[in-house]
Amino acid sequence: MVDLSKHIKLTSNFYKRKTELLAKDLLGKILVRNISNKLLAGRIVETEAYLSNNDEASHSFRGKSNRNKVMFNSFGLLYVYQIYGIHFCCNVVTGNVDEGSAVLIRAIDPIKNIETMSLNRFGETTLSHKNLVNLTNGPAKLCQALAINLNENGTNLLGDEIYILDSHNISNIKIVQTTRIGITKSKELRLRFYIKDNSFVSKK
DNA sequence: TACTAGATCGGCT
DNA sequence: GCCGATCTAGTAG
Repeated sequence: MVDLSKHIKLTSNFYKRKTELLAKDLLGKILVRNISNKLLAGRIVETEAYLSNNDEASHSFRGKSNRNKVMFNSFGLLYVYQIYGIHFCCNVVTGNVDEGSAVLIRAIDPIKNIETMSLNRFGETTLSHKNLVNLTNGPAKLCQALAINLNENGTNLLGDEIYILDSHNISNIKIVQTTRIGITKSKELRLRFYIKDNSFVSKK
C-alpha cells in the first residue's frame, strides 16, 4: 500500500527540463487528482513527448489556436484536449512561453481510490479482472477514471487540484523507448517511453 | 485474436 | 468537408 503522505509534490524545477527528458523522468511518478478532498492517484507508466520543432504530430506544429493555446504557456500546466469529439487526453506542458511542447500521459497504474475511478469509468465500484486493467491503460481511459475534462485544461500542477508526487524505490525500473502510437505523421520519432513489463502500458 | 465501424466535436490541410 | 495524440462493441475466423 502506497502512503501518499510520504511523497513530496514535484516543484517547478522538475518540469523545467527538455521535453523528451521530462517524458522519461515522469515514469514512476504519482499523478494525483483531488476531488473535494478525495484523492485519486496512480503511478505514471507510459508517456509520449510532443515537441515544439520538427514534430508534425504535435498539436503545436501549425501554431497557436484556441484549442492548443495552453501548450504555449510556460512549463508545469496541464493541457487537456478533446479527441474524436468524445474523449479527453491530458498532457504536462513543458518548455518556456511560446514554445509549444508537452508530454502526453498515456497510462497510469492505479494506487488509491480505485473504486471511485471504477465508478467514473464503468458506473460501478466493483471491478472484474478484465476491467481492472482496462481502468487506466490508455490516455482517454485515465482521464475518465480521474474525472479530467476540458474544465481542467490549464490547471497548474503546483496547485492542489491536480499534481504529481515524487517517487522513491523506483531505481530498479527498466524504461523502454520506442515510437509513438496512434499518429500518422512523424511516426519515426522515438518519443514514447514506458515501464517495461507493467501491465497498464497501453500496448507492447 | 483481428479487424471494422461508429461515436461526435472543433480546427484546419 | 475532412480528419484526428481514442475507445468500445460487434462480427468473423
